[in-house]
Amino acid sequence: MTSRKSDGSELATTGSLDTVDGLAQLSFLIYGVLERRASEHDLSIVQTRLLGILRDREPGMHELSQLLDLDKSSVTGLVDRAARRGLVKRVPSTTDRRAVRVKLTSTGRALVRQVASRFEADVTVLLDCLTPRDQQVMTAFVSRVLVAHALEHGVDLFDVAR
Amino acid sequence: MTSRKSDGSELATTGSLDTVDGLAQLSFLIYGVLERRASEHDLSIVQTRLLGILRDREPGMHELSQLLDLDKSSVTGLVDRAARRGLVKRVPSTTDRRAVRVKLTSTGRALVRQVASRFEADVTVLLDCLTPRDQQVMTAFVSRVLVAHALEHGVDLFDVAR
DNA sequence: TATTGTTATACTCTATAACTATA
DNA sequence: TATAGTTATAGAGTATAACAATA
Repeated sequence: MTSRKSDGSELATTGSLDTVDGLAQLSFLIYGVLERRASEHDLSIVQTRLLGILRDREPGMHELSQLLDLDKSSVTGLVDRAARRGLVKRVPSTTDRRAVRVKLTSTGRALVRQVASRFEADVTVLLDCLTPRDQQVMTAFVSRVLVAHALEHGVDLFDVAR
Repeated sequence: MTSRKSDGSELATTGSLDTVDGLAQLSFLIYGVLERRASEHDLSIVQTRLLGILRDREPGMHELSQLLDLDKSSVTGLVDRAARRGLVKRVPSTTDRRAVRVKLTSTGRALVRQVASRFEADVTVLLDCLTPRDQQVMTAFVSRVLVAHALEHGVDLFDVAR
């Protein structure tokens, strides 16, 4: 489960490391980058994912629980806290009197835009050490992996946003 | 912050996607893979990281808090819960009567070995769609990114294990 | 005084079970 | 009966502040 070296010396001297370890480290690096940008706005990863989802939909609570892979009762609390901060709001469904739809407020939309753009900038900087050509090649590999996984597992791409 | 598509159709049809989005999705995929394997043994990511760190050290509580990037009071609870499950134990420091060292028990060591090996197998499968040669190339890119980041930010590689 | 670690407290996040209201 | 959602409850994980013991 990734290298057991802590000072990075192995990395720096060899310039290469085990494939699985490297990918794991990269994943945690990128995950941490998002976590830090989000926390600058007092957002957790899950709150950020919630806002990300709401950028282009107005799902019900049950749909949200599926998108976030959480129990519906967890989503109740999640949306409660986001609503208390004025980031989202519940609106009654027009077709089902049991149901609500969750919408981003303008505040919430502005916030998720900021976090997203900063995160993207961070990752871009991270990739600056690769030439545009190499970035392209790497992206192709990454895409292939994601596509293969998506095809085998249906839809579950673990997207930040959904 | 990664694609806003949820059905994977864009992925599947184009076979390629934005570099930042792709990397973000891959990161969350791998993060999720570890999360699932860990949860099979009722371990959270942070508990797994704790065990991972302890595979090759016996740090004090303060050192642990730095390695995990948590407050020392958070580490107290973390180690409490792991110790309650018999995965780790506190031993008094021989040189400083204020301090303790945290050690893996044999149970904890067996557990972290299992999680690590399953996680590695998962990632290996994930990469099966790439030829060995392409895996090598991708690993080189990943290494370059990690090295560049490590050089600019000291030691913080966000390793699962530390 | 500074450092190591714990305790008290409060909040977020999560799940299970029981509940209400509507379909 | 089944579904959409909330409430009650319990526990993990986190931080801040105050504390004890040792350096």
